[in-house]
Amino acid sequence: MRGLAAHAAAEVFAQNGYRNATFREICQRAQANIAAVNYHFGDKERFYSAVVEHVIEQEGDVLREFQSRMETPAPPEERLRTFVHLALNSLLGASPPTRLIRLMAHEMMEPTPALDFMVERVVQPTHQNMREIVREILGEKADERMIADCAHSITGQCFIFHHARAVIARLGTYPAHDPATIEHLAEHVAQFSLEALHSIREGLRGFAVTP
Amino acid sequence: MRGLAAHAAAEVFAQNGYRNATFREICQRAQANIAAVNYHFGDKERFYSAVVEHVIEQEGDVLREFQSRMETPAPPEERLRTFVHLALNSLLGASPPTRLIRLMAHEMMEPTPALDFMVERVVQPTHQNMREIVREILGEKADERMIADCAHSITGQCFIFHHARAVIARLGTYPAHDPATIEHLAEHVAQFSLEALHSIREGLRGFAVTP
Amino acid sequence: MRGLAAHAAAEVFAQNGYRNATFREICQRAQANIAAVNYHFGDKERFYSAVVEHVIEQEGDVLREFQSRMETPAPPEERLRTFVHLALNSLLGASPPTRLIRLMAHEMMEPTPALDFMVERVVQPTHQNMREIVREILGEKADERMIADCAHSITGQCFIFHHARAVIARLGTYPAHDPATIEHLAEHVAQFSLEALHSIREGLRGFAVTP
Amino acid sequence: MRGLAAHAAAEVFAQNGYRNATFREICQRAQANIAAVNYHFGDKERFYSAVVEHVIEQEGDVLREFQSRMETPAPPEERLRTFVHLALNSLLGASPPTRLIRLMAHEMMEPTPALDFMVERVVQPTHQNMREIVREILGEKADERMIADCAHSITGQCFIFHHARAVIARLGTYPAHDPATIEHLAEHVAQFSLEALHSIREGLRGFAVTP
DNA sequence: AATGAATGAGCCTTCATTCAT
DNA sequence: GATGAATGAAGGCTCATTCAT
Repeated sequence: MRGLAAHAAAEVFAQNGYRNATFREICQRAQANIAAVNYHFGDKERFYSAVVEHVIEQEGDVLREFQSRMETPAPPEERLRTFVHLALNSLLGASPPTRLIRLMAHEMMEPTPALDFMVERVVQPTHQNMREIVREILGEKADERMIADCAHSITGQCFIFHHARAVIARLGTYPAHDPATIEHLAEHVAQFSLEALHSIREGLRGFAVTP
Repeated sequence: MRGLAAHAAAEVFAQNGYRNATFREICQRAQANIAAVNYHFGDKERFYSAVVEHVIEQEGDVLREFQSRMETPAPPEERLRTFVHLALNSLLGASPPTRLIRLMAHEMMEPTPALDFMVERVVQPTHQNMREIVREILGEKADERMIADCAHSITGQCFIFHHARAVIARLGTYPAHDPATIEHLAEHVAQFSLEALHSIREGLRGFAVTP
Repeated sequence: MRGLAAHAAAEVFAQNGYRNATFREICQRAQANIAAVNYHFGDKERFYSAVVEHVIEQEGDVLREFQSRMETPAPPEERLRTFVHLALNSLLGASPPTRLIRLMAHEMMEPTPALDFMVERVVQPTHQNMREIVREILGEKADERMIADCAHSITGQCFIFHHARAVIARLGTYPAHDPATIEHLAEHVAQFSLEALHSIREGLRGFAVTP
Repeated sequence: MRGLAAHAAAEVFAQNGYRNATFREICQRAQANIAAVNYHFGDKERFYSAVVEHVIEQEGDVLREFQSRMETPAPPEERLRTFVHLALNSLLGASPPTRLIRLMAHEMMEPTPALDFMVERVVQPTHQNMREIVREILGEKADERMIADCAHSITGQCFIFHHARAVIARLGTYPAHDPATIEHLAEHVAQFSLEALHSIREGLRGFAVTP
């Protein structure tokens, strides 16, 4: 059962979240026995946790590639641009988005114990990347809290275009999430954030310089 | 039945969203007969729509106050600060957040026909406020798309602190959503956004001035 | 309420029979209050009886015309032809058939106390007509039981083409119940029955004549 | 569950038809859990279809015996007598009638997809038997439409004594459906039909012979 | 006199879980 | 070790009837 069922379960949990995913649908897709889930995993919650870990491992390649792109030596501004482009393409470019993204979206609405694991393995490393970028741009005058604030502002801008897509679509601002629009959005978020960061850095300098 | 049930239903729908809210729980809270819901509203979907409208009307005071604060004559920078402070206090200040906010959060994950109504009545006016602020700050050189982009960036920053609160809490950046932290976050978002807008405005001017 | 509701109720009972007709549908059509039915008639059964009587009175004109056609002086063979033509046109010619016919069809499957009334007022007179026709054709040698048997055979042939229409249609014998087909069927039933009756009469004579 | 439930379901569906049969009653009789029905059969419609097929198979013996009686070499007049006797005994002899008969009666009032199957498996073969009998009696001058008409007239007479039994009982013609009465009715239907067929055959001959 | 509101009982269906084999 | 069968609880919904006004 393991291989096929994990694949099917990942898709069903990604689509419906923990609460609304059903054994029936998972086992139908996996052509597996319904009782097998309880037999192998004990109950729904432990099964879900196992699936989440499976997804993280499976989509690890994407994350590792993201990490390596972040670690290549380049000016922080360029790395920020890369980050935003990769993030928005990953969030808006594919339909449906990766299972990991959809699982996390459900966890944000209705957290389960699996969220701890997802934050530790997926969000933390990404967040640290962004903090490092922000740290380099703002310079040594910036304290860690300010760095975190800015990091949240930047990744938040990316994520909100995914999460609020139903509302934004109804506002009619963007025609659709075609590649050109995604590129435009990424360019905007990168520019908006860099202008802010640079301006803040100047403020910090000025504040320090002023006697 | 009407009064009590509407109250109970609003709470249950806000907690669980349309799909996972049950007549059982609503009627238990309202001490009403389950069949009464179908009697009064026809079916679950119409009942939900009625509850959403009820919530919007009921929480209309907050929205109207928000509008009036936005329409008082003041420099756009000050109105942006007010906007961000009000938004973050509304999103993070109460636990649980207002029913309208929670209903909208569920609609973003799993839209229903009611979302159109919510966008039209709640999101659109607010979004127009933010566009007007951005428009005044950026000046006449900015086109409407850039204005919309920036408006989304700003309101997005506010909303993401609410929506991703479970994740951000696990990142350990902020101790809790006590009033001081909310104030700090609002100050950050306002500053970050204003720095970006001012810097962009300068860029627009420079671009125009430079021969 | 009386007028409109009786009309609506007749239609709904004719469509669905006593058991499956609902107050909801009746009152919806009649734009009447659901509680009015119980208020005016006590319960569903008494309401149904009242509606059946109403339908019989209302469709009395058709029955009376039928009766008068039967009582006009004419050879019994011609009256039998008329009977069969009228019956089959009434049973198959209109879509849907008259309410009285549909009510009776339901009563045959699931009799209620109202059936007594329907038999007494509708079936008995018609049956007596057919008996009189048969009696005249067979002559005085025929006893009453034989007359009744033959009468049932003839009216039975008419009725079965209505009642078993779903099955007969699936047998593919007749294309549809267009006027030509109905005419053909009536001609067949009349001829089949008259051949039988005449042949039986000859048998009776021969039987009597033979010493 | 299968065996007991099929038995119970057949009885309940036979009594009430598809629409009015309830899982509650079936499972009460079968001492089974209500959810078991959906587990084994998916939904009510598929369950019903399965029960119909089950009944047809179970009562297949009767049908096969009927077929073999029809296929034994004998003059068509004798086979018609046998047909009518078997049919009326099957339709009127048992109380309640066989489940297949009652299921078909309900299908005639409110057809479901199962009717196709019932016609194909039960009605068609029987109808072909009667057509063959009629064909042999009428001789080669008779066209297929006339044969079908007569076959319907004969089987229709049999069936109507079952279907209209509630009405006929109220007409008071026959005391009850005791064996003697059934025998009398069968004799009448057979004689009535044979007289008609023979007379029609003579007419066909005369028509041809007459210059 | 008449009706909007409410109700208990019942409908088919789906759920995660358990159990006997 | 693995699974078809079964189950209690709950899901939204409809029914004829009752009740307070």
